[in-house]
Amino acid sequence: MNIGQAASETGVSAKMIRYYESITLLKPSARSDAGYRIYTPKDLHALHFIKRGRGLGFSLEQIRELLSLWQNDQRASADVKGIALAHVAELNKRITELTEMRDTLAHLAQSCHGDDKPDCPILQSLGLAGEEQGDTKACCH
Amino acid sequence: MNIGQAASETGVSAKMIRYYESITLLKPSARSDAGYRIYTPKDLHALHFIKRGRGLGFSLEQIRELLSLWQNDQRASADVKGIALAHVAELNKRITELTEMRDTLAHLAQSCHGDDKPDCPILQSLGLAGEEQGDTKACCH
DNA sequence: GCTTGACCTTCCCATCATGGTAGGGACGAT
DNA sequence: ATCGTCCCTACCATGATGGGAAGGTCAAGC
Repeated sequence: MNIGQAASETGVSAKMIRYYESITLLKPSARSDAGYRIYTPKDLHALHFIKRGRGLGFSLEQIRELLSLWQNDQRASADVKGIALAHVAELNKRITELTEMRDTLAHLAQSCHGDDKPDCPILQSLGLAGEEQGDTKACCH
Repeated sequence: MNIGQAASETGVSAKMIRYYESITLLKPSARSDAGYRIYTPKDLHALHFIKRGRGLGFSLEQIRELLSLWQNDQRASADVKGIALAHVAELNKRITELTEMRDTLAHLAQSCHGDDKPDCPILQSLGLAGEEQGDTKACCH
């Protein structure tokens, strides 16, 4: 199977398949006489794995580790779980940060008239000269 | 005031101050005879503005718009509110995505023994050959 | 056989915000 | 005069992805 078909079957773009190969996340595929990459069902399996890993927000480096555990019969599931839980913690951190941003901003937007007059608590808050607000994580009430 | 002091007073690195100038997010500052950038309190004010905007997760392009509204006495607060609400929606989208990832992954991790044996539902789920799981957004139960 | 279109190849560039580094000049204190 | 600290510009790197150019390949139809 050529790269285009592998791409459409796995949802990983041909561009990315080549890229994954270039960073040795994937072993170089077989090649036809003309130099075309040829993919086997086993190759597709690895692509699916990467695709799902990305869907869970793992970085390619984390996926590299996970792939190597996946292909290792002697792995300890504790290693996999460790990576997964570390990533859960990272996701929680990002969720917390984004939620704080959203809450602060939603609060500001709520108190903004949104009319054709210039008065705007959002700009006012962004433009505060002093330190009283600390960073934007601290909401005002 | 030199760039280093402006940086430490605003929490924006000197590197970033120069970068913001280079992309015309900031007007070029005054210069000393030797070519050193010189910052006034008004310049610091704009840097604080940018810093707070970044803290709320706005992109530099959004900050560019917000800055121009900030500096425009004839602005309509509706324009500001529009940008803010669009960004709240974007934040919500990202929060939702990350939360789905986290929930799926936490669920998988919970069902993994995390011992020295190779059996691991996390890898199993990542390695599924077929389509039954759809994308990773759909949790298994 | 020849053309055409769809596919493949490699190589380079762009994104976004930020950090790093290198090579050189400026300034202030000793 | 020298030393340490600051500043300047200019380039490179990140991470994951998309875009495009320039050229080779393949299969179908004429």
